[in-house]
Formats: sequence, structure tokens, C-alpha cells
Amino acid sequence: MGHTPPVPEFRYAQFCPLARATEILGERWTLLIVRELLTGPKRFADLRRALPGVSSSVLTVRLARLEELDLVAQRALRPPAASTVYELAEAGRALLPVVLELVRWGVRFLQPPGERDHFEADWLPLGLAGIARRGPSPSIAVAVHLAAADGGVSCQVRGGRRGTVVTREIARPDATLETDSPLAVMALATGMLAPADAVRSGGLRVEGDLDALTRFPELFELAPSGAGHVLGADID
Amino acid sequence: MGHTPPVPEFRYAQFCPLARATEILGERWTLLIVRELLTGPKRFADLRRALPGVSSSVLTVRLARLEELDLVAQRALRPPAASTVYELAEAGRALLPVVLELVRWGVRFLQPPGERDHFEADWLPLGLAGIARRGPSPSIAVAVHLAAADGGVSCQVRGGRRGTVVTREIARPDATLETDSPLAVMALATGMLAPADAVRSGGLRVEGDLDALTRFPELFELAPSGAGHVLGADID
DNA sequence: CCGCATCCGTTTCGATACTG
DNA sequence: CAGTATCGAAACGGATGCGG
Repeated sequence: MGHTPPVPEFRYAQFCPLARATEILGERWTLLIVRELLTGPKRFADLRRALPGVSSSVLTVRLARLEELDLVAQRALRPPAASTVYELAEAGRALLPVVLELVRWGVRFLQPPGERDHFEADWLPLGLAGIARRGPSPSIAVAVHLAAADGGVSCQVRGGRRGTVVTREIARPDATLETDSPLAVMALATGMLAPADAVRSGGLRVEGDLDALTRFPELFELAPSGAGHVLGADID
Repeated sequence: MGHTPPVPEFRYAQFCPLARATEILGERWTLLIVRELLTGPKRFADLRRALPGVSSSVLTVRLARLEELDLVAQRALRPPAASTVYELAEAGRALLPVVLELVRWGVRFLQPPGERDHFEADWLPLGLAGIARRGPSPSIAVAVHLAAADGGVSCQVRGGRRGTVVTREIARPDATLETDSPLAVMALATGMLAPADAVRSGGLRVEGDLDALTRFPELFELAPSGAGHVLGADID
């Protein structure tokens, strides 16, 4: 019978929430599994496909551990489907802010995708949400459509007094941005590529208010330098 | 000669900021090293002491990688000191929000410290800052003093319209909270322990406005369930 | 097919000993 | 004090096989 396999569990042996969090999330692939499940339930094989390089054994162990800690729950689909899906439980969904901060920070180290780099269209909204401006941003709404082999994604970026919000629903955008290059979108959002250049050189098509497109980068911001406001680093 | 040591570099081969971030931060000890440096420059030996279990070789490799990526910089002290310290560079300081979110999330998995668990007084302000309420919180200021073998720490928790702030400076607190048990403070802050019980059972001493102490837990909140506001998990 | 276990070569980790 | 060298143990990646 399927008696519980070991499910190894590393411990730092520290009384610290950060240590505890990284004990749970720090192993290879774990946070990427969470990222996949943040966009909805997935089957074992779906996860393998989105995560080239995970061995099935590691994926099994990771899912078992996430289930054990109630970050993830396994759910059986209706009989005809004859399959089960993994979905985030409450504690797993609570990881969204963590993931968004990591995205926000990680963007500065993102490099142009190489030939062998994998990409899923679903990752784009996450990337945009991560660098969404937190303070007041232009009151414009831009719809972004990304075409990809797996069908692509669409999302809407809307600025406002309380910051920029990224949603899946498209409603009355001022401008529409269409491309098949995730790099172009990210470069545009981070200001590394001027909108005009993106249209000219990249495969970027635009419709609607051109002024909204010009101001598109203002909807975003990179991570601030974090002036150590809490922990008063007493730099000699 | 000191030819470049390998400094292994794992890659997920994905065009995703989260993957990039975890490539950099996901190895064992890395984020805990960052945590230590968030409270100021440290020497190699200081880090080893605060991180029981790191082997010197792993610490060397981690620091080399962090330096390579400009998260950390090595600085030579004035001649008489005859030593070097490691300190966070800009990209390292920018990790504070990431660390705070991880703390906020990790608190729910924190267990009472076992006999062998290590603890540094410096970690307490980080823990409190992680669970500081982001919305309006009571306009009270509580000074927290933690006594410990290594000297202890003091910090102040202040509520206000824009949320709770944790600082190292103590100024005009409404109440003062003194203890030698970090667990008692965290249990108090998370509402797992009633203030009255903490005073009675735990080694918790209080001065000043008792009402402020009663409302102390209101200054904090745990991570919300994260309703997936961005990535619309289409749960079938 | 799908979920998962097993085997195996390689990488990474942890503990100890050693060097400038 | 600040690392380097070494070595056994554990974790990882890839392939293969088994039961539903």
C-alpha cells in the first residue's frame, strides 16, 4: 500500500519565521509549482509540462510535502475525467504577496530569453502584476494580448489613485497592445524599450489611444532600494 | 593564485522573474545570510555564529555568489581592525520587502522553539515588522525590550492611520513590555496568548498604560488569504 | 495515458581538518 | 580570523518500469 514515503524535511533549527518559510519553500521547484497553481488547478502532467527539468520523482515529493502542510490539496475530478488535479489551499493562496515581491525583485535580474528558455503565456500577468506601481499611477487602461503556442493570454492593466491593478478581465481599454513577444512587453513595462521603438522594431501592434501607450511604462515601477526602514542597518 | 572558484549556478531555464529570483535566493542559507546582513554589516565569523549549521565552505560559496551578483559587498575595516565585513548592496537591501512578506507568511508555521533551536535577539523586530498591520491600527506606541544572552534588543511598535511601524528608536511609548521570551512576544502579537495571561504565566513585565498593552495585538495581522485577485484561479 | 516508485550517475551539502 | 581541502551523506536529474 502507499504508505507515507519519507518526505524528507530539512530544518534550520531556528526560532524565526523567515527560516520556517524557507524550510518550506526553499527547495528547488517548490515556488515554481506554487506559481503554476496560482493560475488554477493543474494535473500532474500539466505541471511537468510547464516545468521542464523536474523529474517526476521530485515533483511527487514536492507535491506530497505541500499537501502535508496544507498548502496544496488534491481533488478528484468528476468520474468521466478519471484524473485528479492539484490546487492551492488557503495557505498556498496566501503566498501570492510573497510571489509578487519576488517577481518585483527578480525583474532586475531577468535576462532576455535564450533559445532554450521555457516560457508560458500565463506568466506574463504575474510579471506585470509584480512590477505594478503601488502609488498613484496614470488613469489609463491598457489591454495586453500575448499570442503563444499554447494559446496565449490576455490581461488588462489599469492605473489609478491607489496604484496599478492587473486583471484578467478586459473592459473598456484606452489602448490595446498585441504581440507574440513577452520580452517586448516586459522591456516596455520596465522602460528598457521605448514604446515607439517597440512598435517599429518588435512585433508589437497597437490600437486605440496612442497617448495611453506612451504612458504605459508609468503604470509600473521596479523594487525600491529598501532603505532598511525597519532594521536600522548601522552602517559604520 | 586565487583563480575563480567554480561558484556553481543553477538555472531553471525559464523566462520568468520568479524563477530568476529563486535561482539566486533559493539555495540553502542564502536568505538567512541576507537576514543577518539586514541588521548591519557582519564578519564571516559573526555569520557563522548566527547561523549554526552552515559549514564554512558553503558560507564562502554563498557569499561569493552574492558578491558576484552585487547583492553583497565586502568592505575592509580600518587597519587596526584587520578584518573585513560583508554588507548589503542596493540590490540586497531591496530584498527587505521580500523578507517581510516571507516572515508574514511564515509566522503561521512557526512552532514554539525547541531546546536545540537557535535564536538571535535581532530577529524579533523583523518578526514584528513582518506581521505589522498594513491598514489603520490603534494610535498607540509600545516599547518592547527583549533580554537575551547576546545583549538583547529593544524596538518600538507604533500604530497609526497608515498602519503599524516598527522602529529601533524608542520615543514616548504609551506602554513598555519587557521579557526574555521571544515566544511570549510573538504569541502576544499574533493573539495566541492573551496579554493578561502573558503577564501572569510568562515572564512578561509591563509598565505604563495597561489599555495600550491590551490593544497590543491589534497592531498586528497575519497574512490574508490572498484571494488570487490577479490571477483569477478558475476553480472549476 | 496518468501518477508514482525505483535505480543510478552527478551535484550539492555538512562536518572536520587544515592553511595563510 | 577567514577561508580552503577533503570526504561521506543526502538531494537532484534522467531514464525506466509498474499498476490503474
